[in-house]
Amino acid sequence: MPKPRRGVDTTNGSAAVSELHVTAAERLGAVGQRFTTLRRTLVDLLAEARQPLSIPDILSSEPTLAQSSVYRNLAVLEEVGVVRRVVTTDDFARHELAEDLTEHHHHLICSACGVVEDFTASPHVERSVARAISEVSDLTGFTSEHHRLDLIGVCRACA
Amino acid sequence: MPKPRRGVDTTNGSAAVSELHVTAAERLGAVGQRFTTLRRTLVDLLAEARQPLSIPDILSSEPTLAQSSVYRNLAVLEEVGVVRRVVTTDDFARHELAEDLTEHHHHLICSACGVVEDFTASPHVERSVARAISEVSDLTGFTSEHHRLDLIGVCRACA
DNA sequence: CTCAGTGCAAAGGATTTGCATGCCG
DNA sequence: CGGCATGCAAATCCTTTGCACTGAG
Repeated sequence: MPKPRRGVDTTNGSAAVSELHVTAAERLGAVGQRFTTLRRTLVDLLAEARQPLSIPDILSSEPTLAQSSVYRNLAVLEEVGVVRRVVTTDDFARHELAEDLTEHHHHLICSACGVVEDFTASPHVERSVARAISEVSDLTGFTSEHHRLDLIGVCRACA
Repeated sequence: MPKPRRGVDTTNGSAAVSELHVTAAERLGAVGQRFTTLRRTLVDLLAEARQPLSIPDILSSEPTLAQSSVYRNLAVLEEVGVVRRVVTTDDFARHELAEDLTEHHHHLICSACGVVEDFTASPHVERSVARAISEVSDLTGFTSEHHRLDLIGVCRACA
C-alpha cells in the first residue's frame, strides 16, 4: 500500500525540520563533530527528496558544493546514524535519511533508468517479514540489524 | 524458515547438472554465443556454491582464470539470463545462478565481513510479499520484475 | 589560537575495453 | 576460413585521500 512519505512539511523552520536539525546536531556532537552549513544543506536536501539521492543528484542541485566534501560528509553523517547509504543496481550509491528520522519504507528500483522511489508496505507484510526475521535469527545465529525489501522492475516512465 | 539450497546433487555429470548445462547452452546459443569451457566452469562454480560468489572468490578458487575473462563472461551469462548479479554492501559485486535455475531465495548479508548466505522464506511471507507487489503495481504503474528481501546484520562468525 | 571542515588535485580500486592471438564450428 | 572467445595491459569512472587553507569557538 504505497503512500507519500516525507514532505510532511517542507517549510523551512517548521517544527519537524528543526527537530531533525537538533537530532543531527546531537548525533554529530556525540563524536566531536559539528553540524556545519554544508551538513545542514545535505540533511535538508535528503529530507525534502522523495527518494534516495545519488551524488550527481546532489551536485546538480547544489553546483557550488565540492564533490569530495559531499562524499566526505555523507560518510560522516552515515557513521553517526543520520544518513543511510542505499545500494541499488546502477553505478551510483544513493543516500537517504536514517529510518529513525523518517519512517520505515522500501524501494522501487527501476532497472532501466536506475531511479529509486519509496513506498511503504502494508502492516501485514511488515509483520510477516518481522516473523521471518526472528525465525532466521533463531535458526542461524544471524543477528539482523535491518532488512530491505526492494522491488526491481521498470518504472512507469521507462515502460 | 531457512533450509539448505542447491547442492541437490554436486556429483559431476548428474542429471541436474547436465540439465543446467543444456539450459545454459540454449540461452547462450539463442544470441549466437557459445557455451565454452570457461563459461561451463563459471556455471559449475556458481551451482556448487551455497552462496553468491564475488570475483575474488572465483579467482582464488580457479587461479588460472584471467580476471577480465571472468568479468566479461559473467556479464554475458547475466545478459542471457543464466546468472544474476547480487549487489551487497561491500565493494564487490557477487553472482549466483538465475532464480529459474535454482529456487527463489533471499540473502543474509553480514555488514561486518560482507559474506552473503542464502535462506528461503516461509510460504506465508512470500504470499504477503507477492500481494504487496501487486498492490504497488496497481497503484504506481511500476512493473516488478523481481524482488529482493535481504537481511542485513552480523553473521554468527562476526558476532 | 586551535582544530575540525573544506576544496582542489591526485590516488585508489573495482570493473571495462582495445587489441592481437587462439580456437571452435 | 570467419567470427567468437581469451588474455594482457591500459583505460574508465566512482570514490577516497593528501594537503594546505579557511573559519568557527
